[in-house]
Amino acid sequence: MDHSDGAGSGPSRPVTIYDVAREAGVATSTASRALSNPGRVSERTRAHVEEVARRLGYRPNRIAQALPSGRTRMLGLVVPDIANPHNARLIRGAEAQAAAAGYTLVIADSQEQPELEAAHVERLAPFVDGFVLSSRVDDAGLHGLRDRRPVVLFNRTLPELPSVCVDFDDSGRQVVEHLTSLGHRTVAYLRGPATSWADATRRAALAAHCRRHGVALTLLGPFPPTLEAGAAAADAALATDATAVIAFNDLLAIGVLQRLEHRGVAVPGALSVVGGDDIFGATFCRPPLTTLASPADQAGRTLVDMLNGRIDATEVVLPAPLVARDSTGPRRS
Amino acid sequence: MDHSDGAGSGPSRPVTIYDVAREAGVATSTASRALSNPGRVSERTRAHVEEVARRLGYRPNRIAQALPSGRTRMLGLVVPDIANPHNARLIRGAEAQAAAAGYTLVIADSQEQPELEAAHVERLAPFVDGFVLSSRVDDAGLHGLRDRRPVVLFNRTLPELPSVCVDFDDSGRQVVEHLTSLGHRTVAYLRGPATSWADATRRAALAAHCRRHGVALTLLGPFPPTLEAGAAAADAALATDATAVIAFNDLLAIGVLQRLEHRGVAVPGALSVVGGDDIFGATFCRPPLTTLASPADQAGRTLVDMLNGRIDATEVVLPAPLVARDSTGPRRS
DNA sequence: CAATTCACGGCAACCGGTTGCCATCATGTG
DNA sequence: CACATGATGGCAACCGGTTGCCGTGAATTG
Repeated sequence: MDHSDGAGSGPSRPVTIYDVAREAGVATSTASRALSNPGRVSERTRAHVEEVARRLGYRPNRIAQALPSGRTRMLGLVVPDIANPHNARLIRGAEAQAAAAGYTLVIADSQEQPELEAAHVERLAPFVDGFVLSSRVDDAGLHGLRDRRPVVLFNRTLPELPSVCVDFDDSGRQVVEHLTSLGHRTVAYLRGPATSWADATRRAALAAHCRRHGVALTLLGPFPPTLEAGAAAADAALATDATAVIAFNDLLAIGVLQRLEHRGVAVPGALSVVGGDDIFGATFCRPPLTTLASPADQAGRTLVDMLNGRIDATEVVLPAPLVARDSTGPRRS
Repeated sequence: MDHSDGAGSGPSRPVTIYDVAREAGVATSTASRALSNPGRVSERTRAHVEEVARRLGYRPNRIAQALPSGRTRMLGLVVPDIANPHNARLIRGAEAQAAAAGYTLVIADSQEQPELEAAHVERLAPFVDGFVLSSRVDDAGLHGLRDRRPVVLFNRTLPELPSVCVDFDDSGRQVVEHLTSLGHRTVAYLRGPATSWADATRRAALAAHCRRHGVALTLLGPFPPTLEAGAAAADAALATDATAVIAFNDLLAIGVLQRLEHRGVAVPGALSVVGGDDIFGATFCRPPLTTLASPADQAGRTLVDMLNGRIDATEVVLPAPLVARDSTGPRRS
């Protein structure tokens, strides 16, 4: 009577629904229904079974529950880089919404490697009811997955798969207009991973808006979207005649800032720098980074809602406003 | 014959081991053994069953496999703040080692809330074979969990539970000696969460070493270990006569730096600042942060090894070397 | 060549739930 | 009072694997 689990004998095999049924004097089917399908039994029986279950410390075996239905009430979220604070916001948003819907979110990190992402998905698939992917896998791979489990995509579109994307076109417009208003006419784009749909899309949007505004755009990279890669990216940018650079994301942009400082290049005096995502760090790097904010938390919530069918839109586009800080300024004379 | 899964009729029910057995002309038990207990059947049979399984595109239902054994080959990792880059390193290390041992790591974020942590553990427990916890739950809660699933702890010790901890005592010594060598005699410690064992331990170590060196130590807080809390923490520190402050972690320390700059307090000229963890950001904040590095990736690897019984030590202590950068300097005159 | 041993394959039970279908009993209705 | 109806509970099959135990036939040994 003094500890809550089993009689004090041995390692106390967990309480099953059979134990509950026997103790309550009903059939297992009745016990099952009393606990998980309450409308199906009388109130008296339900209360009784419930009381016995509580007294015995019964916990349904979730694996056994999942076997017939195939549903586990778990959702998988795979991000390309868990160390990127941007993804932390995505995770937070997704987790909150999943929890609200009674789902558990399991998170995996693919470290920018499509193979690792595929391996994670493969492993998780049997245990989750669906996936939110910030994916680096190619289209064919995603299609193959789709008929195993429902999938929704972050910052990627693919026919027949629901997605939530940042508004790359409008953010491209904003940044190009921002830079032209500061007098810039030659701009370099520091590419992200070659497998990133977001990179390809942002690149295309920039190209279009640069053309429209008579700005010369140089493409550099691809670079890994990391702080460390910023050094090479900065050097590559300095080798061009660009007076402003736009980086794939803030990680890369901050790495660029560090390298520029190290090489004695004034920002924004000699070179303006724009990042993307507005992560932790963008406010306290030197100088504070002008960047295209990404509403990752909202994206996370929306993605989970889509996966659960609470939103029937298939392509949601979220605004990515330019946040102008001190890393952009008038073109050098 | 043209697509790999089922005959083209309908949504193609997944291939079960029964299908494989029938197609191979053997009993299900034989098929099962051929695939998962190869020593038990003849090489000829094994090869044949395997070939049929491959041809049919058979994938074992992992939930069904887990039901009898209760083992899923998944491990749970719960961290207090997934947005803290320090935890990203823990995750990376743990994931690498888990993958190497054939386990899948599922990650959850408790957002510094013991209740949320408990909820995550509760939900994940049925699906994982063990937990790595960077826990904020109290001792009783952890003990209750232990007899459900194996548990190992990061930066926390508890009798009968294996753990990996940073060497708080030695790191306390290093930082106190560093500060005394710079002439500091009055130091403030900016506490982390009240529920953090690491905070309590670091605090005690600092107190001991300060006493030994004749340094006056003021305790301030507790504060949430976030950038945002740095403002209040900085203000609290400035209200004392401390010439140096040690923050619970880098997030808090960087927040302090931001506030000090905003208030026009020179670092380290007027106040020295020390952080903890050596996260992303510690190198590029202003000034670069002196901090106590934490080998979180190694901790992650070791924790998973312990959980898998590949290490039989029960208390591993990892060094946390002081990394002196520019946020500490001689005491103001 | 007969006896012993062992490799191999199969039957059936089991893991812990859920659920379709049927039996029963109480209630309402003609 | 007889009959239709609906609420309730129970039997048994099923989800998809694994495994203990047994039977069979071939290989080994005396």
